[in-house]
Amino acid sequence: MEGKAKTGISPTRAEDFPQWFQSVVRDAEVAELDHVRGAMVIRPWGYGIWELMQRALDDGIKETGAVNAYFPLFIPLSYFEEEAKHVEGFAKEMAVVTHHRLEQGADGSLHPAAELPEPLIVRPTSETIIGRSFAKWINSYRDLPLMVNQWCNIVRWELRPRVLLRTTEFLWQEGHTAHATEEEALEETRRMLHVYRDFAESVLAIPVIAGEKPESERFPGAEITLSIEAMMQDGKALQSGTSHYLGQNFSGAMEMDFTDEDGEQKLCFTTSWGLSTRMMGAVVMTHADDNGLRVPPRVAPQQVRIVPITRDDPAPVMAAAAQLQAELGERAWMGAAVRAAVDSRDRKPAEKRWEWIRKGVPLVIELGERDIEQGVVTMTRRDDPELTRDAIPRDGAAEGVTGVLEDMQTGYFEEASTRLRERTRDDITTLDEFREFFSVEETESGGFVKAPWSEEPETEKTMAELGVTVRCIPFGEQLPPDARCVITGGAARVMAIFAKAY
RNA sequence: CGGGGCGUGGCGCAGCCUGGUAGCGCGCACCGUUCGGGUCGGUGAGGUCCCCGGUUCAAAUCCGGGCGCCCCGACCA
Repeated sequence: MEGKAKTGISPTRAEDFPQWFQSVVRDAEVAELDHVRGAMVIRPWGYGIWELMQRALDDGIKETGAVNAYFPLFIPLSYFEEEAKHVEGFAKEMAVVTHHRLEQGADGSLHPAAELPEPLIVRPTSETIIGRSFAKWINSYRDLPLMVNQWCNIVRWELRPRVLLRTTEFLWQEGHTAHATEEEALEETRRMLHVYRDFAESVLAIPVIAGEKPESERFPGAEITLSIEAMMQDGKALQSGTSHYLGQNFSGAMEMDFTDEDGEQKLCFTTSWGLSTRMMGAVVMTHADDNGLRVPPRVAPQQVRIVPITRDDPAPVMAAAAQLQAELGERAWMGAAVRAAVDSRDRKPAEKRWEWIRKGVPLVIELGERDIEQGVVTMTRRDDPELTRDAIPRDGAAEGVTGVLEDMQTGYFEEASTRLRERTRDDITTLDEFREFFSVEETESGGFVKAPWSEEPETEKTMAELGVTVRCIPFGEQLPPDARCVITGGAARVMAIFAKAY
């Protein structure tokens, strides 16, 4: 009645960021942890976002020449044992299948009955099993490069699950490539990171910092790990996609060799790269606000939701709504028809309107008798913090929508870019300043520190105390010749991005 | 694997200390009222009070055992 502004999400970001995140994910009906510890149900709205992400990223992957395939969920334990560092990195979070049959006990309860001759692990990543296939398929330099991607689920038995960010089972794509030369494999590693960066920035409107991981953060078994790092609204980093140069570590273990032009037997150089449903967590923590999710238009399952306001005779309003939907469906944006639908459910209009705002639909259009009489539609843009209702002329409304979607997509990116820029400090030069910056309360605005780093092992201790890690050594940074390490004060070797991370 | 906490209608919780046989909010259904900023009122449906055993005339409540879950730490796309 009094039209008081209230937030859709409680607590707010400022009050309790982690709780806010969980509330958004739940209230926007994106996903929920349920049934099995750490396991995630991705609800239709969330899965719709994921499908659009998949479609866009899949196109980007295929443009590089990779093709899709599928490999088994179960990996023989013996395959996994081959690469020592890989084992070391993943052993603790492995799910293992040891039996294959259930028998009913006297009390009616079921028990595993037949033990497998060799345990199977549930894939935590597929280098080993795909490598074995590659070894069979590759004989000659003419078979290279071999570039395969698979979309699948992954299991890592996480001890501290967090919806979307760290779940026991998650969905991803993993690409695996084999090359004749080191140079080619390195180039592929970099190329894929750029595919991820373009995807994050242009499709998800999430600006990222691309760079190389320090040794301590490398993928188990990799020579080089590259990543894109995004900054969440609380200033923490979220690793959002990784591309690994594996050298000959896996080709050696899996016997991926080939006969080269010169007749010599040589080992392949391989890469792998992946991006997961964790990226949906990045979308939430980058774009959502205190009224709920805000989905970038390119991945919004519904870009326009039409809420009819009906009274005595709903027919004319419903007809007008259907007409508007049809007009919107004829417009194209980013190579696809505008996704618009009338919400004709038996609910109160206000309830529907707030539901779509909470879910982050870019545009909610209300349409009632009054609008029809006045020749307008009432539009709410999700990127407007006030959620103002604007009456816009009915004529040209559909044409105008594509421009608004474009505007919102770039607006979300700009907003996040500004945050990344303003909260990446490059003026911190001493350990005292460094400590102070990272000692602020969790709810205070943290951020990244870009500073020279010596790469000395002793710096790890200081970082651990502060809960900070080197997120990456960003590409294209010049290190001044006399640069001093921000932690040791000694000679610096690289420019690094320091941050707290998810 | 260490340290805390909790298991009561779909969800969130109170009741337990001081035993007497179950209640609140949300949600859900129906009626009316509202309906264009997220109404209001009424009615109603829905529960093995985690499981097993014990004490007692009587146990959600006390005692013993078991199971499950959550939070904090080490690991992590």
